[in-house]
Amino acid sequence: MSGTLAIHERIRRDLESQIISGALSAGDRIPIEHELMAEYGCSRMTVNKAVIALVATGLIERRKRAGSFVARPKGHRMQIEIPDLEAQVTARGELYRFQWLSRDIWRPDGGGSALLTIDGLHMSNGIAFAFEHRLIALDAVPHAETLGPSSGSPGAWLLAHVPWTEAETRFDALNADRDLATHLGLRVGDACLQVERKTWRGNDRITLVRQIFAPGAQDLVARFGHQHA
Amino acid sequence: MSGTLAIHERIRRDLESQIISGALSAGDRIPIEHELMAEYGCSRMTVNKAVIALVATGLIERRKRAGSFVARPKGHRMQIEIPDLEAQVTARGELYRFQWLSRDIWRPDGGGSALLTIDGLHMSNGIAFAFEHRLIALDAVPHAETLGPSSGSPGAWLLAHVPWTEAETRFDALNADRDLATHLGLRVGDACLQVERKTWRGNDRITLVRQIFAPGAQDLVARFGHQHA
DNA sequence: TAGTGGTCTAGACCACAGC
DNA sequence: CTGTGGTCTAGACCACTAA
Repeated sequence: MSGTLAIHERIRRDLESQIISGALSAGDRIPIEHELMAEYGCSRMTVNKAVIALVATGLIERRKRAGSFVARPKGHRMQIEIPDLEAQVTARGELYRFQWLSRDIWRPDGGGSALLTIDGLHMSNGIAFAFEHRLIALDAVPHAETLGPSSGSPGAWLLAHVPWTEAETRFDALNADRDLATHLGLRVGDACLQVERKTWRGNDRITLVRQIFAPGAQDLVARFGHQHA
Repeated sequence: MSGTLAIHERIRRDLESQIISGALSAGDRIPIEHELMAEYGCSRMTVNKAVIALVATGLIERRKRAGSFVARPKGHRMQIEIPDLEAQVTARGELYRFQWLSRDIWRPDGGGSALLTIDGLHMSNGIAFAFEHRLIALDAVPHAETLGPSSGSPGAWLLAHVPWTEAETRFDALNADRDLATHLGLRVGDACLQVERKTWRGNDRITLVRQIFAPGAQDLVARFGHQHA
């Protein structure tokens, strides 16, 4: 089979091509599974695997008793890979350092969960390219209390030590205030890109982090390809 | 089976729980398919379906002859849904309008592909909330030449009429210049969020669009959940 | 080389939503 | 109701690679 395509993969691509080329357009019905079985001379599970994959990418919707239909695109759904900054810098062959600016533990009076708050700078070859403000829930991650200026980047530590189940990332823009401008070598008022991410483990909040980048400094790219190659 | 969970779904969740809880941590080996068959008393395809799903979400990596292992997370991979602005406004029950500012056709001297360039404003209930600058490749989408102030939002038109195969979205921040500030009701220098998207169909470029939002005006959120419920 | 995943078959029963 | 998808079985052969 080397070089050959799995049957389910061939079916998937054929359908995908027909959708992309416009031979099948939004709302059209695609052949039912038994028809595809006959067309490709394979079993139903094989056909099913192909169609399910297209459902997962959002290209097809299935309704019982009615059939499978080409989905009507509502927007652009794409995957974004948000790399750990330390790993990213190191991968470029540059020297990464996380410079700690402040570290505090905040215990609410009500006896709620203690929070570790961290401010710091991500540096590449000695130049700060991002400011980071982070909160870590110590009841969910008690071991984080040992984190300090000798630990390196708290993001990398968390990624390696604490599994998360859900994350939410939000993008926004803000004007640099004096502190931020000083840290990043900008002028006051310069537009910066802020990436805020919250992370949960089940229902427990793990961490909230705001990373602020100078404009153009960070390549935040989301891609969607219908897996061509 | 109503209310009951499919077996493959149960296996998937069980494994996921073990990974999340830390019972299985990064690099650990998970049971081979035959062991899971025995554990759950089901066939191999059923087990396989569960494991494949976890591979798709990036939680598990499989290596032939070696086994399946809990993946070592390298960053945050998440899905972002970038909605069509017209659909989004309409869904909120507000009145959408695209105000055309300019429309030009640019033909390069060398005889390359002609470009339709559009500037406009996305308005909700009469208030502009985003500026849009767009290029459309007319050789790939000749029918777009008919687009004009009576056509509504070019984005919605393209989404409905032109299938795309690949897209790339980039986030950045910029300071509002005088024009932008006037259009969006901001002060000059205010930080704005820019979303730039390029779209292809095969190797042909379809469109490039820059949408610029006032800070906080747009909820650009990417989520990753291990599909809990 | 032996063990693991990758793929496939030729059936089957069931739930459920449209007709 | 009937047709469609959702799920499952109990096998099988093959490719690849780690031991």
